[in-house]
Amino acid sequence: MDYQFRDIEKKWQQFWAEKKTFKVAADASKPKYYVLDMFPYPSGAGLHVGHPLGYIASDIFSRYKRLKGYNVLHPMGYDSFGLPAEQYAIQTGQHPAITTENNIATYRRQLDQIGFSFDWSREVRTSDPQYYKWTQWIFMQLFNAWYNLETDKAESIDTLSSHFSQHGSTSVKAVCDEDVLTFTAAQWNAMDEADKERELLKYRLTFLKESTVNWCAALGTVLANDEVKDGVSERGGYPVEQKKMMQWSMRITAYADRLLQGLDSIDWPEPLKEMQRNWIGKSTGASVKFNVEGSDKQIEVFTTRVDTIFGVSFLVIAPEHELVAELTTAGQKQDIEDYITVTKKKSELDRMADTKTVSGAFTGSYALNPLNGAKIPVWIADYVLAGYGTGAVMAVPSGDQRDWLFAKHFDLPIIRILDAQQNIEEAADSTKEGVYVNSDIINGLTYKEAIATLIQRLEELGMGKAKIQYRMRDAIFGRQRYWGEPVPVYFENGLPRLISEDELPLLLPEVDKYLPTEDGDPPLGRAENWKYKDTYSYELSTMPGWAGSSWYWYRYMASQEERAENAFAPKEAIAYWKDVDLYIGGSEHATGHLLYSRFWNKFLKDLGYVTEEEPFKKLINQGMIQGRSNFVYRVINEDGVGTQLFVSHGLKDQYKTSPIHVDVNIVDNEVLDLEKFRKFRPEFEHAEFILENDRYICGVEVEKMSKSKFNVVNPDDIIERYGADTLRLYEMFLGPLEQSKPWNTNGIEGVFKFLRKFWKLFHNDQLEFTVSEEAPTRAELKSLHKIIRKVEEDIERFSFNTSVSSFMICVNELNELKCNKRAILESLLVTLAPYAPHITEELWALLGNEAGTLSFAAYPTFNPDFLVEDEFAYPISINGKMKMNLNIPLTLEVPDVEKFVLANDAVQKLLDGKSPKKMIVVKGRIVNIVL
RNA sequence: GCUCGGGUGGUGGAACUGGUAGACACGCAGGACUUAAAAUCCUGUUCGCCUUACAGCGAGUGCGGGUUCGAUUCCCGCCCCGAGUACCA
Repeated sequence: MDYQFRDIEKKWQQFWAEKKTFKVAADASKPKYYVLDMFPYPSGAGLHVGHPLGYIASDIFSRYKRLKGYNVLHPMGYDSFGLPAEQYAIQTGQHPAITTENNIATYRRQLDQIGFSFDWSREVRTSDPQYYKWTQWIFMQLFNAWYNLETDKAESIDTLSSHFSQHGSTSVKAVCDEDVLTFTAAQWNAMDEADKERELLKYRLTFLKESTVNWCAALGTVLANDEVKDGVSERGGYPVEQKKMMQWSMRITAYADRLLQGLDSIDWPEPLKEMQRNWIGKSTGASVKFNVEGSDKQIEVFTTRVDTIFGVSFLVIAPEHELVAELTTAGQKQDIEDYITVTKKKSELDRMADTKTVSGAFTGSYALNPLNGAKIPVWIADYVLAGYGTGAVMAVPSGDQRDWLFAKHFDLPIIRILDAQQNIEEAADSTKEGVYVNSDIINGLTYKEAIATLIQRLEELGMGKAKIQYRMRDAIFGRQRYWGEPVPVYFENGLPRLISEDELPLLLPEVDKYLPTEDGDPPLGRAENWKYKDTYSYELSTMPGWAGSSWYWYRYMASQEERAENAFAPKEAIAYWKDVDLYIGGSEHATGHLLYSRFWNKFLKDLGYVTEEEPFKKLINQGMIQGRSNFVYRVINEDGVGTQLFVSHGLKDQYKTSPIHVDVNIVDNEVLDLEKFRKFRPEFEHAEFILENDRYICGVEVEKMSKSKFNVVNPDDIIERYGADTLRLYEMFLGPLEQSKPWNTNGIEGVFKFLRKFWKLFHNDQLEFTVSEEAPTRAELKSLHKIIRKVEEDIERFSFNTSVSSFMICVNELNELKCNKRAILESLLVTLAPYAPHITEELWALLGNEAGTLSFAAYPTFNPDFLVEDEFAYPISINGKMKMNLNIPLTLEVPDVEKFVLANDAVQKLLDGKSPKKMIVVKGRIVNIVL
């Protein structure tokens, strides 16, 4: 029979599903391996050809690991809470649960067609109450915890309140709000419950905090910063105002240092780790207080260069700084107000366009250097950000370029502080070399000595201390949306209380419309009679998109049967599967999902629920698949109106044309199908063409894949035409997994042909299945063992494209050798099985093996003996230029190779009578003759 | 601006620790089979020069230098493309 991919693929997909081939269970007799894909949000558009790229790679890896004897956990699920379903609900009134359900069905159908070896019995959906029950449960654990800096981990809030009742607030080292109270044990015990609760909230790992949000009344929602452009919403262009509201927050900053340290222990792409490092933004320095002349106020600054403190010639505070009004003298009032007005306008425009301009205003006040009492003017300027550090900096023009520019512009002094500083009249010099000058107590000291001396002095004076500053902020956790997890909290006298654990899950209530209420409450405010114990108001915001995805890999560890148990995953399962060995997904989640997941994981570990400090040991980013748009060129007539004439790409410059997107599915290798084009849109029905070489060649451009650009390629179409095995191989063949690349089907024929050739190795010319039991020849064994080794090496370094090429080479070689020997083909088949599971299952069965056992067959053992050569065609180069090849026995050692080469006539001819100055011989590699 | 990727034929890409640049595939050209087409198979295909041909010569991995017997690979400087980030004190 010929290669009937449609029948074969359907048959085996059904087989795997019915026999539950890929259902796994913890098995202590086998080493575990956990391969995870970032689960998709099931959008209405379905899968396009870019989605499965990572899934195919992880599936190949999973199947390979099974062949290598591992017990492989390879699950899939859906991140099914999210905005598009809600947006659709607002427009159509359809419940997002229904939309989501339908979309999931489409995704599942599409995924099944590709032949993945997922254990679907472990599927998760974040919007499933049985799943979000545990998302809510984790929220409750966070609420019931504080971060003890003494033990450097999260602990139950009970240990904190018992500490308070025994020792008061002194000696507590915690990550907490800034406005915590100081009290004795007696004072604590005398407080009423509400006050205690209020105080504890300042320590909890999830807590209420007043935050400023981008409120869009027209859309009835809060927008993320990147959804706001030029002060209006990106979608729709509605006005956006800053609104203060109480929001749930997560104290991720408590974990800042562990999140940073942990990066060194995991095998992730360096750019990704770098992004997380920058996001966390740790800087080590000192905070220093400056007294204000004629005032009891102090200005606190953060600096990473406290050693430059004697070079400070002015302070700069952010225009939004709380002391601005107080520090402004009557004479400067106008200047300051004008400046603030300008700044405000500027931030509404594009502030980033303006990083070079120096601007600022003098407040009229002076601060005093805490170490030498020097009088330094206080300025405001928008280059100081209110949100970072203390919103105030000490300016050292000789060492910092921004300060230097500012000093030059406003004619402020530039003080030299290190003898190694050069040309400070032309630019700042931030060196730490040399010894200090003009620097009072640190004169003559080096950088290291100076820092220690100054910190000690500042601490003695009570005017400063060493400090570590992070850029990362606590994460806002509330969303004013409907389609998300309800927060398991109700309010009693304005104080948040958790519902009890046995009341979980707190179900998402029904609402009449998915819009905010008239008073601006989130959609949950519309739910009727939705009260805790019929009395107390529930929290009306829902959790953000990242909540459900911050722990889902643990839920997969629980089998279907175990999910009824009262835990997010059974202890034994967590002890067995531990962590994710390989995680594949896009780099766009670098500072969102991947950071929050690490945070929750560390928290769960602190409480003893999980065993590993880091959840994802190894991570690979798959590149994005971009769209590849095709264009036709419509000729424009003298009046500038489009005609019915279209000119081929190569001739378009001879005409006045306008490019029009054309559906990539009616273009093959840039050649337009003219008939299909006439049917593409009614207006093209009578289209005429100017051809080149009898064909219409389309133009090409790489753009995002989107419907409007007619460049979306659906995997279903590819599977229909070539089959899933071809799709799998082709997506890998396209190039390195981690590289972004445009999708084009130009090479897919080659992959399909390869599979047919592979099929034909097992068949005679009449396409009858025939394999020989003869012993293989040396050449055949060599070909086989080359591929055995190559595929092993390639898979381990995620170089899937090169193994596909190598398979092609191997099949070409065996074809040449007319090899149909079982001993060779059966082993080759196993190596190919992870890439093309359907065709190999079929042939495996035809070879007489028990159906379905291929998935757990043994990967063939590489034997290097078969690759040993006794001769090598040495490239002979002269002065590094390759001239010829010469077969030389590999038994010859270097001096003999030299003799052998020089004895050769052709070599002598190349030497042209000259005698070599030198000869380089690398055994088994190269001969280079230097003349 | 900073940080990180990346620039190799007409195209996607290969070349593992410096050692035959362009594997494999697409496309293209020519040929075989066929009444014809599709499918399949074979040959050629980096560029330039030279030659009837066999062959030969030269250049060549973004650009300019360097190290080396030898550089796509290492070093220095520059250009271009992509991603992230945005005055972080």
